[in-house]
Amino acid sequence: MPQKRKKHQRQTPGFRRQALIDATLNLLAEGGPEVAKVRVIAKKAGVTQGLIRHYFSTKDDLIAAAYEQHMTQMTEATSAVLEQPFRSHSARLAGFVTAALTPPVVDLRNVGLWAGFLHMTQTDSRMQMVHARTYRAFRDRLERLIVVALKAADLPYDAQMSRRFAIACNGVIDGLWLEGSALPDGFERDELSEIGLQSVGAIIGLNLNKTGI
Amino acid sequence: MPQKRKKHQRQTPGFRRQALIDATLNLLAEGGPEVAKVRVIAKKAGVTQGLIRHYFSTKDDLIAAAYEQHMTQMTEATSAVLEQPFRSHSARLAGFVTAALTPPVVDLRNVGLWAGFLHMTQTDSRMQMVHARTYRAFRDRLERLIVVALKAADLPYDAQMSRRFAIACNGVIDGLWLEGSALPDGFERDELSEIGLQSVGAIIGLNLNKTGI
DNA sequence: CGAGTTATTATGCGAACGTATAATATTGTT
DNA sequence: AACAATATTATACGTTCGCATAATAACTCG
Repeated sequence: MPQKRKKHQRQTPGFRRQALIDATLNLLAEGGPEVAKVRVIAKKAGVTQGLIRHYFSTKDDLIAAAYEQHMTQMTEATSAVLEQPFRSHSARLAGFVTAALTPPVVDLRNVGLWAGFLHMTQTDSRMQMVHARTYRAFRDRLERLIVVALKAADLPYDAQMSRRFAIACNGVIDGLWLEGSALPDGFERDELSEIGLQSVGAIIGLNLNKTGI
Repeated sequence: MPQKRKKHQRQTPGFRRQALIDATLNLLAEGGPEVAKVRVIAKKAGVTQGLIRHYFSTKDDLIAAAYEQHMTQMTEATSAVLEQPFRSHSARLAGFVTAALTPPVVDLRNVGLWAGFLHMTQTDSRMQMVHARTYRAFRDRLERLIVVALKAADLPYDAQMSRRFAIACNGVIDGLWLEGSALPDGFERDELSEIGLQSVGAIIGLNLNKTGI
């Protein structure tokens, strides 16, 4: 008895790889590692499970590729705002903080991914490196922005101060990001970024709220 | 051929239940849901897997019981400090913040558990209720402490202000808790709680740092 | 239009999963 | 010391897991 085979179109390797990565990220975000099984991923990507092995030598490979892409995208989403010109260094810092506390960075999906990846980053050495690199990049960028803003405002600072400021502000941003993403209806429009600006400003001793662009 | 059976001691139901819950929490904290399989849990608890079904009608039941206990314990660990007398209402608030940013609340294990439970709290309705209840209890308690401290300092406040203060302070605390737990070597002793006190104080307009007890 | 390349599907395999059930060891009671 | 109660182990069942392999469809290029 001849077997019926599903009709399909050939796609470029890049297309299929991306579809598989997207499916993986969506499943991880919504249901965590328990839900991201190879058969489910393949189905969500619109292919059969065998194709995963054709593009990734193992499931862990697919997961790692998905993590790498996600972190890169998150970093870019926050940093893109710095490309534009600002009226002042304070406004530049404010723009960065606002970007980190506004969609698409603030998103329930991202919290789900963060939680889903956490244990892997503590176990898998590959992911550990990606994690450390991304975290430090964000905090260092924040510290540089703070230092420049303090300097422009003729406020005194030293290495220890700026480090602690960066840690504290990073904590505020992370915490608000967490709350804003997990409780999307718990805040009014722009309330989250306003609280963030006020808090970061209070910590480093600068008024960031109405600095405009 | 007669089967050899392992020798064992009978234990009280409470003892076994607790051992199974502890094993579940430890595994979830270290490896996430992927690692917390029934056979692994049973082995870590020092029993065979069949016993799980004797004390919990299903694996999800065991997970839910473990979550309930963990959240209760976290809440108690933070609130216990409020039992003692304080010199002022500001000191009372400061004590609460400090407790939330000090071990045993600040602990890598707790972050692991938080991440491991996240997707379940978004899916399972039982866990959703426990989660919402615990989160609101913490934030409401924080808001009451803030209001009392502001009142005692003759500072003006209204409902919207105190709500936003509580959200912002909760965000700071969550974020610092996250960083301090995930990067235990990233901070000097008491650095985390000092940053927390300074930030919370800056947000609500009160100096909390050297209020003593 | 025919041959070669490879993207894709279909199918199978051993291990591990959660759960169910029967057998047995341990303890308290009389 | 025998018995009842139940805590605990041992084993089995059906399903799903990640991974492997072979068959086949779809496209490229002469």
